[in-house]
Amino acid sequence: MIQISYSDARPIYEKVKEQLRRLILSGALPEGERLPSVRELAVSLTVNPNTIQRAYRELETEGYIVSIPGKGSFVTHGGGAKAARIAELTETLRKTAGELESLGLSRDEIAQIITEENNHD
Amino acid sequence: MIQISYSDARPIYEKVKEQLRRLILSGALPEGERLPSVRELAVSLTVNPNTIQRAYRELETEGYIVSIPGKGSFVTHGGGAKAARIAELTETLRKTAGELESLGLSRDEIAQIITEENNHD
DNA sequence: TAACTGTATTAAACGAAATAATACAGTTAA
DNA sequence: TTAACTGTATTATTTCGTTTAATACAGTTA
Repeated sequence: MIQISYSDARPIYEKVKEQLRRLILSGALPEGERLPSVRELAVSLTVNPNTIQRAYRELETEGYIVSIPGKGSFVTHGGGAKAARIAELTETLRKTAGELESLGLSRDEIAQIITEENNHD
Repeated sequence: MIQISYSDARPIYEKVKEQLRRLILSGALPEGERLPSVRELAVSLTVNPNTIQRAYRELETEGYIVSIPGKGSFVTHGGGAKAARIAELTETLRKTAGELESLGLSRDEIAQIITEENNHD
């Protein structure tokens, strides 16, 4: 379900967060779906439970999941989280485009990078 | 000339690098310009000389400056560095746009974010 | 009741970043 | 030539965030 890349220097809890966020936003983990328990996922990733606990806690703060003591952690409907993520990405897009513009590219040239075919991973 | 933000958790040497890169690519520091010496900048930022040394070493590796023992560090013509930076930013742009697309925005909508007026910082 | 949930806390280990203190060789100007 | 500057290198120490570790507690479920 999740795997952590070692060629990536970021903290483990960040990688777990990102992968879960991706699964939730893509719909692979639908609303109401139960996530593996903190201990389960920790064993499966050979990682300390506290590390998973931190990832879950932050995902809950950001509105992606809700954790219920005794029951488990569940995917929320994610409406707010999705909107927030789009806002984040839009901001990143603007900043990146702004720097490209300051390096001499026109806005149309930059927009074209996106419109082109065979893009996006 | 340079100041380091404390509301930014990244390493000091990274912030110094980024600001110098920006000054060089924008032309504020023209080709041939001499940078402050390692010790000077360290004093001016109240930071350890080794930290500045690291920033300068990496900037040299990336082609932005050249350091000459006994003389100082100087801005290069930066052609290669500029092209490399554009490639970096283009990649970031594509990835960001790709994720926005997977969240339901069309490529045209994304391109429009860039074309819009009143953007870019 | 037993085994599972999330949560909380404290201590220790680890590693990257940063500091500190030197040292050395080349350059430059008095 | 000497003094003061330059970049560079090295080693030790400190600091701090991440991670591990070991527990503990309360709620849920079969």
